[in-house]
Amino acid sequence: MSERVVPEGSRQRRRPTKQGAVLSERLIVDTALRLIAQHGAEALSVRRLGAALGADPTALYRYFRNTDALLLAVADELIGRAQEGWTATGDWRTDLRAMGLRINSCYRNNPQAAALAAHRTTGRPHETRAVERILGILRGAGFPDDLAVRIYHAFVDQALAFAAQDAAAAALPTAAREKDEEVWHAVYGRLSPDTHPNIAATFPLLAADMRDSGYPFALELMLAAVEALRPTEQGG
Amino acid sequence: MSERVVPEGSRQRRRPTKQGAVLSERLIVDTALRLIAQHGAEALSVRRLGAALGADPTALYRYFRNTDALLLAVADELIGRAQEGWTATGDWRTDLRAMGLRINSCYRNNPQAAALAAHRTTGRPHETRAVERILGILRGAGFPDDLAVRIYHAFVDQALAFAAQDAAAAALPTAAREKDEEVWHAVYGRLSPDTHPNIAATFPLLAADMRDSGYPFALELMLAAVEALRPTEQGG
DNA sequence: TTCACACGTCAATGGCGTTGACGTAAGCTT
DNA sequence: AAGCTTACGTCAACGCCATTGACGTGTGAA
Repeated sequence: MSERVVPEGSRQRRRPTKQGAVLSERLIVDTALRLIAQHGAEALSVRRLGAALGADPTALYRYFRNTDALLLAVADELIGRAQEGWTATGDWRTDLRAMGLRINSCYRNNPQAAALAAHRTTGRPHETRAVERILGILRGAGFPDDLAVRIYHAFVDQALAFAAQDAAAAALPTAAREKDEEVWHAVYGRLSPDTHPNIAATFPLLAADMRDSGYPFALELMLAAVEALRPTEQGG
Repeated sequence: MSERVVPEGSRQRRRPTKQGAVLSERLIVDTALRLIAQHGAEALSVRRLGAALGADPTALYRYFRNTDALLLAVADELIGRAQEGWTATGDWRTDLRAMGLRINSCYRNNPQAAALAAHRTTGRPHETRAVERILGILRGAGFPDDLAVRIYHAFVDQALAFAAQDAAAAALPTAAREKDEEVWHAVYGRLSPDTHPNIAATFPLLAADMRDSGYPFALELMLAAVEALRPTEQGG
């Protein structure tokens, strides 16, 4: 008797599948991400992933205990990709903005992994590096530690919360997403000015604005408020 | 031939199930919320809901076209509960703050349901009323329509995103949540000042701050930034 | 050259949402 | 009060899902 899952490090026997593919943890994670990117949110299932790999679906269970373990591995990969190639400019506002937008767009590009990952603390290297960097930006900008920590918290939670929110929207089955958009016109476009004067008065603006993520503007608002809290250069 | 779903308003024949339950949209939504609260989000399935109602599972399809429609009804019920008893004070900042905190706390009190519902557009009465009210607060405060709409969008998305985030954390199984916190101390508390100087320098503050939701401070930041955008009383 | 067993495969289980057909009883009409 | 329509609860079935246990082959070590 042996454990079903063998850790990637101690894996030795690599045996090709009937269709000739040689599996590995890395290949499976990459294939999963590609599957999501190419065929949308609902395309990721054990069966389809098996098919995409050219292997029996249950071969996956030799590499991951279950689908949740697979998704965590995918999520870890995501955190790394969000920071890939990022470098500090030295301007705290530019750097914070870049960090926020990178997290947001990276998660939105990989919705259902993001939906699961955004509210977990992994404690893994990619995550700790991001925390370190953001704190560094704030402390480098002159914020005292207690304020830097509070701002860090608000900033990170906002980035992750919006990322999860946007990812969840992107991960909806096509039918549900289309219905959500249709609701805007079918319902909000037809509310009477008598009962809903504010919606009626602003509907065209509303319908246009709600198509995009609210994050960029919310991020700008936060950055502006943070700027107002910043100590002056020659303080003390 | 008839449509499978009859609108609740024009429903006339109420026929008890074999087990004696008399179904209604309201009963189904309440039962779904109770089921989720008691047994977690994953406990909500057509079959289990049918069992909890004392009816054949497929009887639900006489009331909701599919599970997505049911979920939207549940989501709207939550929005309604968040607004229960709210009245405007006339001070836009007080009113916006109250709205945000109410949504946040209501969703956190129903974490399992919130996690499912927070990112959907229902188009149902409770939702349209909330939209109308928030737009009213902003327009009443003197914001021009285009700006009011952008602020509305950022405000609502942030409230829902944080609510979902906090709800997701609250919805974690006790064991997993404890383990997450333990990992947090074990990993972040032991990072070397050489590799992670900023984390090491702020760890006690960080550990204390991260225990609570980041929303209240993020909300205050947003309100402050919005105040700065507000036209002066005697403008133009 | 042998041999243990890792790992790809297969079959099967029990869950899921959803559909179409069916019959019964509810509530209208007369 | 009788009859009719049909709403709505029920049943059976479909195709999807993740996951498990058993099996045998070929790999890599000895």
